[in-house]
Amino acid sequence: MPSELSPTFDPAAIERDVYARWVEAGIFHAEADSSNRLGGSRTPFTIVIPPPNVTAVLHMGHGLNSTVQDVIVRWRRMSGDEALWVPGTDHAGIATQNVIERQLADEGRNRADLGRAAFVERTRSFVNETGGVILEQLRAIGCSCDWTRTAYTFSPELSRGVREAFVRLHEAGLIYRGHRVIHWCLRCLTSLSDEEAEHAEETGTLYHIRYPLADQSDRSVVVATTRPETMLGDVAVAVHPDDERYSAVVGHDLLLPIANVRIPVIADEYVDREFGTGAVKITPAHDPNDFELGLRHALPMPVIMAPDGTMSEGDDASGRVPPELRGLDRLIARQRIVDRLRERGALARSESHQHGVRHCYRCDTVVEPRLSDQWFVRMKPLAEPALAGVRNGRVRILPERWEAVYINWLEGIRDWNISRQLWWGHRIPVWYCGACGDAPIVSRTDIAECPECGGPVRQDDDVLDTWFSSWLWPISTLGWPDEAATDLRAFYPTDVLVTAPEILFFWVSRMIMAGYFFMGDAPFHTVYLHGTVRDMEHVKMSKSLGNGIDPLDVVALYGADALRYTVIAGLGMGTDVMLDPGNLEQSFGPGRNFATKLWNMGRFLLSNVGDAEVPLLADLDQAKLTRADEWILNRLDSAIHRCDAALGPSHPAAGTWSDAELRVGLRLMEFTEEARRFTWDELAAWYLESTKPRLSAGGDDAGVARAVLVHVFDAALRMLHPVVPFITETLWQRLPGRPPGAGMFLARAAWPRPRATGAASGHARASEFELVRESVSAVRQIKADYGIPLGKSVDAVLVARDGAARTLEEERALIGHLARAQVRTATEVPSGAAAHAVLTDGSEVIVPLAGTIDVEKECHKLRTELAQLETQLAALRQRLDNHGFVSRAPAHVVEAERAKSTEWGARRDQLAGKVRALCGS
RNA sequence: GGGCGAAUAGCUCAGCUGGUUAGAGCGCCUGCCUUACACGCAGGAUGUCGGGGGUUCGAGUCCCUCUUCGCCCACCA
Repeated sequence: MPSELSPTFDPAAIERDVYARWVEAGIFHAEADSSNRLGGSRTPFTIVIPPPNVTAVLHMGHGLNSTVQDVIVRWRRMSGDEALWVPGTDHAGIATQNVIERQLADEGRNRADLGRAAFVERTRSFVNETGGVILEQLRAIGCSCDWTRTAYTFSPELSRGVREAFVRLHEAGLIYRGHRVIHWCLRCLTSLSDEEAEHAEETGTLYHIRYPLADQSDRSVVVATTRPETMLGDVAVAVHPDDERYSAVVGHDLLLPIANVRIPVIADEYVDREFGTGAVKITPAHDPNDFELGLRHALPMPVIMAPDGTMSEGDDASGRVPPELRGLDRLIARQRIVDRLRERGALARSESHQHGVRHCYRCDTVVEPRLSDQWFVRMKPLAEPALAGVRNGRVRILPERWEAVYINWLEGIRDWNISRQLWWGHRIPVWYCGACGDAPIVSRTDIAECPECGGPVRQDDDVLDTWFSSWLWPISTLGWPDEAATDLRAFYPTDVLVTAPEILFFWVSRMIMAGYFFMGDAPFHTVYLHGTVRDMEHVKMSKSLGNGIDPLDVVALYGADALRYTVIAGLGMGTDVMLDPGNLEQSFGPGRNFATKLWNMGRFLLSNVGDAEVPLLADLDQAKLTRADEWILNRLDSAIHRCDAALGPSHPAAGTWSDAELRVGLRLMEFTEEARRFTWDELAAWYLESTKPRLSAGGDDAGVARAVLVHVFDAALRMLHPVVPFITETLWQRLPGRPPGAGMFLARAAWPRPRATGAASGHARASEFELVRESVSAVRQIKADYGIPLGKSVDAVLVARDGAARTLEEERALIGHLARAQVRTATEVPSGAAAHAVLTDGSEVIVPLAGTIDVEKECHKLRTELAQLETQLAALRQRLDNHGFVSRAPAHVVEAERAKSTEWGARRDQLAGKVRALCGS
């Protein structure tokens, strides 16, 4: 066939079509009825995608994340599981709202100009028109998602789940409204959870400010602060109760400069005597610690800053903010206040100071602690089962070290602020009745009037944190809160969750909590945390830094398979993937080369086998298999074993992970390398090459070679398919016995299995092929040593260890072909100069090189080898002579060492004899 | 400040409960257009396994210590 196949593979020519045929054939669709949880015959295997933001476009991080999931899902699908990969997107509250607000800003407007309803409508239509682009892009890299189940966190179905979750938690007493200091983003004008306010070390200034005693202005207490503007909200100065420096002033009043209010000096153990001056200004409304302290001491909590970060007199702050400071941004006000303090001599000193500052994870603005009313989820009760689940092996986290991080975090978990002062998101299902009072009415359905008094009600203005919908993702996408939903029963709990460690707390741990709380079980048994895509300087790839690589560019230039191969082959467990944005060829060339290699193996096979059907391996007369056949079938079995060991087990056999299972599997890099190594280094380099003379000779043996060739190549394509699905599918469909249109797909073909054990005779014959390989390598090396072109034929003589001729015809033919040599028997050993190589079994390969032999060189080579062997042998024998070793080492180790010693001894004698004969002495 | 981890070939990493002569990919050097493939083939070089100590018959592997990196969390103003 196919001379019509070009020597290089053109991915662009086939990818789109192959993908379309997969979808058309329903390859990616999972049937709930097939799940054995619903009486079907297949084990379900489910992955839910970490939903990308609905406005996202594909970047390398998605490429990595999605490829990992696809490899796993395709592996399980081929292994016979009812494999489901649920795709979808996240409405991404703050992120999406920010996109629209930027649009409005470009138009010279803001969200207030539009009003809430119009803003939400605009966002919704923007999402409808442009959202979900990334889902299209996932198809371009071959993701085998079940598109019939595409979900969206803000869809009516999932929104129902969100509301149900809120109500149930509220009924359980786990949701409450709290008046406390939270993180406030001045730019997004919303509160943030602790996780959304990211720490960063910064150098600021620590100001030491003198607060005079109210009744004794020549005495004062000096406080230290990094945020002097907050002093307007001070209500006390706190010192440690045992701090003798201040014991005299505790209970006295100070006169707060600028604001000119009297504030007391109080004692509290919270204060660290060592830090600063040992006296802390207390601003309950603008600092979380001060807030706690304010509660303990029943202090007032004046708010001196507006939501946008300008100075203003809020609750309880009347008269505190001087008119000339009102309306100023806090940082400008800070400078003014410092200036004024300095003028009055109230600034004792200022010094540079390293401290942690929190930033909004969405816009990087420095967040302000701010006193406000928010909704919170009580996390301790939710965290307990989530903690137990990981501790008892119901859930494992890979790589293992993240488990300690997870546990550490959950043990110290704090309540979750879930209300956001945004417009884009799930509105909090709480209403207030103006007539009955403040009691919130929590409802599953929208209400128009008060159920008590029939009066008008007003819905809470806030929306829920985006993660309040994401944490339901594994259950909501499968139909929850309808607990009888078919998908939920068929596919929950899911299996593996694949994501980056950055969202372990945001998302993963909360999903585990939600799974236990709402469904009574963990949402998955394995969390696979992969690394980050970085450039060659180890800087995280990002669009804004300009060091990104567009996966679609890579697909266009190198093909989707090359992209997938590159990220998987470069991905150690938990390690980062380094790619070079400045040199795509270096990064993706190897992947493309591998695809080309496969392509050419396919070309060879197809042109030598043709379209004619070949017998199945099992139908062959096993006695007709050659040593090469046995060898490659053996190597295939070994490769399958290794691939399976790298990938599995797919789930814990007993429901929870046993110690033996806990840390194994999902070694995608090792799996890929093993499949590649087998295909390239064994199948292509040795077996395929060895079949050439047999195929051209024709006859029965050519038929055997064809059958084995097809069998092994088929198996290799199966193993490689999860990583490089497009090219393997294309080649597989062209193999003999797969008529076009028969609806056969590699994507649904069975995962290869090793032959039944017991082929012991085959094993012996296979190991004889290893000697062929050694002989070939020996001849090639001699040729390279003497500068003889590989293509130039030489004579070669094989001599067994006992001096007898090795006369096996198959062996001689193979070596002759693979090493380009005329292989002769020992009786024909020429008397002239020759190059020698001693093989591991003590047998020899001799290449007569009359006239060109360099005896010096040859002797040097042999002597070096001999010396090396003797050193090693001596060390080995010393170990064996050692008492402790023989008595304490495990028997099999001792046995192996003894066998080795015998083998090396024989080889040493062989070599030594060679040296004597050739070099004298 | 609390918790966790890493240091093995030029680069990225394997090396499981201590036991063959420490491996792979990429890169590098030499030679080859050998009728599937130069996106290829053949051959080759490269590591006192971060330093020091200890346990052991035996340590890259276990323990201690030092050095250097990294990650997560955190309310010393």
